[in-house]
Amino acid sequence: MSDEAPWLDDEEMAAWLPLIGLVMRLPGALDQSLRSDVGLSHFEYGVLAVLEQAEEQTMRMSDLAYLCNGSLSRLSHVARRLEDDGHLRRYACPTDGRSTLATLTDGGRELLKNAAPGHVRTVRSLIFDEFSRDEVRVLGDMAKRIVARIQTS
Amino acid sequence: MSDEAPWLDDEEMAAWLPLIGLVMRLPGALDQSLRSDVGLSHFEYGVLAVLEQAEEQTMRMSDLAYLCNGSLSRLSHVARRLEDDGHLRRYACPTDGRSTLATLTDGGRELLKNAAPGHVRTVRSLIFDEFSRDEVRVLGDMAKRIVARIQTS
DNA sequence: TCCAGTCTCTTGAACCTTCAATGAAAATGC
DNA sequence: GCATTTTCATTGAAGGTTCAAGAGACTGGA
Repeated sequence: MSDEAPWLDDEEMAAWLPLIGLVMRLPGALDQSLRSDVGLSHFEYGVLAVLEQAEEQTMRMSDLAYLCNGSLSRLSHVARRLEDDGHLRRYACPTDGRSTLATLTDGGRELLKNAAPGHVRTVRSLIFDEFSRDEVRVLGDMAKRIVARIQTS
Repeated sequence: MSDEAPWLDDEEMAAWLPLIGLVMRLPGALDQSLRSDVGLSHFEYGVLAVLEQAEEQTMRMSDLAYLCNGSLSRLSHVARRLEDDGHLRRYACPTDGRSTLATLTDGGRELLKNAAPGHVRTVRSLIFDEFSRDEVRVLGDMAKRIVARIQTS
C-alpha cells in the first residue's frame, strides 16, 4: 500500500500535473465542440451514442449510467431533458417493475448522425493525430488500469 | 490532418473508451476523498496548492486560473468562497490596476497541511501504486502532449 | 404470507460552473 | 492627448451536477 511517502517526488509531480491538466481540460474541450456543432454536451452525446450501440437501441437506466461514466441521478436529469427534446423515450421495464428502459428515437438517431462526424474530427485532432498505433494502445491500457482502480476504491 | 477517416476503428475505440472513462471518473474520485476529508473540492484544493508554491504565496488571478486548469470566471467564484471562509485574501495589484492578487492566509495554509496527506494517499493509490517509474514517465508525457493540443485548438 | 431489507429510479434543493454582460485600467493608434 | 481596443476581473442569471430523501418494486427468510 501507500502508507509512507508523504508527498510526490519531482518525477511523480512531473507526470501528475499534466495528467490533472488532461482530465480537467478534455471534458471542456469536447463539450465546446459538440455544443457549438449540435447543442449537446459530451455527456449527452455519450448517452445517445451508447444507446445507439445497444440491443434494440434500448438499455436500462442503471446500465446506461454505468457505461456513460455518470451517476444514476445525473443520467436521470439528463434523460428527462433529452426526452423533452424528443431524442429518447423512457418506459417501464416489462419484466422488472423497478427498472426503466430508455430507447433512442428517430430524432435522437438523426441528431447523432449529424453530431458524429464533427465529434470524430475533434477526437482525432486532439488524440489520435498525435500518437502512433503503439502509443494509442499503451495509452488505452494505462487508462483502463486507472479506471479499474477508481472503480474498486 | 484528420479530414478523412469517418469513425474510430476497433483499436482506437478500445483506447478511447477507457480514456473517456478516466477523464470522467477521476475528478469525481478526487473530489469525493477531499470533500469527505476536509470539505474541499479538488479544484479548490488545487487553487490553494498552487498558491502555496508561488512566490510569496501570492499570484495574479489569471495566472492562477491558468495553472489550475480553469476559467477565470470559475476561479473568481471559487476565490470568493475561499475568501469568505478565510483561506485566501485578494487585493488590488499595486503595479497594474487591472489585476487582482490572491494570497494564501494562515488558515488556508493550515487547511492545506491537513488536506495534503490524505490527498497524496488517494493519488498514490489511484495512480502511482499502479505504475512503474518508466510507465509514469510515459503517462505524464502523453498527457502533456494531449494538453498541448487542447490548448492550441 | 409477511415484512424487513435491498434495488431501481426520480425528485427537489443546494451548490457549482458557464456564459454573457459589465466595468475599470492599460495599451495602442492616430 | 484623445479615442479605440485590449486586458483583467467580477457579477448575475441560466443551466447542470450532486446529494439526500423518498416512492415503488423485488427478494429472502421467518
